[in-house]
Amino acid sequence: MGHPNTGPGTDHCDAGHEVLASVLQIRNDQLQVLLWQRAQQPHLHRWALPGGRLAATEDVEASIRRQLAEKVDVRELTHVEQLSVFSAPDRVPGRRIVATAFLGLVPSNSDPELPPDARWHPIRRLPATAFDHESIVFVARDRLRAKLSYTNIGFALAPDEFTVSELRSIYSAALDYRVAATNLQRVLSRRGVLEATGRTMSAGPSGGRPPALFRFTSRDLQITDPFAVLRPPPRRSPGGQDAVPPRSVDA
Amino acid sequence: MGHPNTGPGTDHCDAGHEVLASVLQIRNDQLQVLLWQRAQQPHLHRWALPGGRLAATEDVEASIRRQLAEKVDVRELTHVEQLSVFSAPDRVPGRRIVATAFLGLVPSNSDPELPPDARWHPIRRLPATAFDHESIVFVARDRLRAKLSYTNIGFALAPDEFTVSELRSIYSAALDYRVAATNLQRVLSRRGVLEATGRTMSAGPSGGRPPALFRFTSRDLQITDPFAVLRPPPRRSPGGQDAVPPRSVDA
DNA sequence: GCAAAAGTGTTTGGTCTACACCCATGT
DNA sequence: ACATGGGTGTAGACCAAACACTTTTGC
Repeated sequence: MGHPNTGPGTDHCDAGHEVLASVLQIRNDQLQVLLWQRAQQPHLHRWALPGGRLAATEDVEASIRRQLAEKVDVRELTHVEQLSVFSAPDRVPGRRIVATAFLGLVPSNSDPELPPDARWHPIRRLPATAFDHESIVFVARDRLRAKLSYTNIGFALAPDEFTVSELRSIYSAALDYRVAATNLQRVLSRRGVLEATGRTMSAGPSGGRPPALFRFTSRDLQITDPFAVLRPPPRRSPGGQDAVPPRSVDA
Repeated sequence: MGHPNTGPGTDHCDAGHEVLASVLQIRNDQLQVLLWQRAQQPHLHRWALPGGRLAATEDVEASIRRQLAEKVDVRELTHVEQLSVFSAPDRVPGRRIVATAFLGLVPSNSDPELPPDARWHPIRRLPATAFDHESIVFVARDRLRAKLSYTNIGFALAPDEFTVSELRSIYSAALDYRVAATNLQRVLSRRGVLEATGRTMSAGPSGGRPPALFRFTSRDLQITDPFAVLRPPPRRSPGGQDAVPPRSVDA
């Protein structure tokens, strides 16, 4: 009857389970993804996402964090979230493997040590990729772009402190269109996402006013633009503060 | 090295894989979810989500659609989307099973035939649920609520044709707060989500102006409020139309 | 006519964009 | 001084929420 855990039933297959991550970073003003070059068949020499098999005692998020920490030096991973399951029966040759895909983010100022067979690749010009990994990369890119608009997810792409100009180029690279620094600062400040450190950089060699340094007020993912429309009526809670109902974060 | 499909490796476990669906419907002006009462241990008599094991030749979405169509008569399923993976090692007793959870929607005017051990339950008052299924229901509810605000997902909860008043009560029940009919109609019309059929209902027994019948212009999920902020500059394509870049739908 | 329910007009408030303008620094 | 890049002021557009008001029916 399809109830879970009712013992061995009819014709299900015990697929293996793997976790894969699209680890994204802004490098050289481009949105790039971390890929491995495969040294074995199948898909010899094609580029694949980091990841691997799910172990017995971990859930999928612990698994992808372990595998990224173990095998690549990406302890600078500032954000990890689940994307979706890829489960086409023939998505990899041989025995069936279901994959849970993740989005991982690394701040633009970090340059983790990589094994020789790993490299960053601009998403605009991907090399030949293995299996269904290309579509996973695109899902990750689209998720990031969407969340840049209504969450504070930028904290995961930016250094701890930065100028508005630097932040602008990060957003522009990720979104693939020009973002105006003026409005970026204003929108993020109004939402309480950004705050000035008070400190300031020195001006560049060609002069100019020295830019102020900013930081994100929070380094946890938060929905900053919760309801586009159909807002709930403002509830005056006894304390006086208005409560805003939460909007699903992993979505 | 964690590359997929490199043959049996170290210490991974071959977890089984199941699919589960939170099938939601507005009934009796409440958001309700379809649950089964278990007839076996473990969690005897507790209520569980419909679903079952993934078969060899199907992907997860085909699997959940098959299992819902086979075992419950919910061919009126108007929308199905993946939520997320639930993979805590001990989420079910016994052998480990990873679950892919789905959101399913049924229009409020349909009343599918159910097996005797299945029932609709208001999400506000869930009975004792099995395993981690309660949290799956809450994830589904939150996803639905979020998408009501920036997509046309209402089409999946509403009948083919409906009055604004009926639609208002559907939205109010799903969101759990009063939505004003006036603004609902205006917002959805402005976005091109709603269109008048031209036809009209007869007035109720206590009089009143007979309401016009509306329908959704599309019965496919579409993002209707794509960018809250940081909109891309309008690109004047040669054809003259403005192109709006897509925002990830499954998110 | 009157009550009831549907639908429209209009005001108000908020938020984003664009652009002009001012500010602070190196040369 | 003046060029250069950073930051602010301000006006315009758009959109949604609220509410008054009109429309159309049953009784």
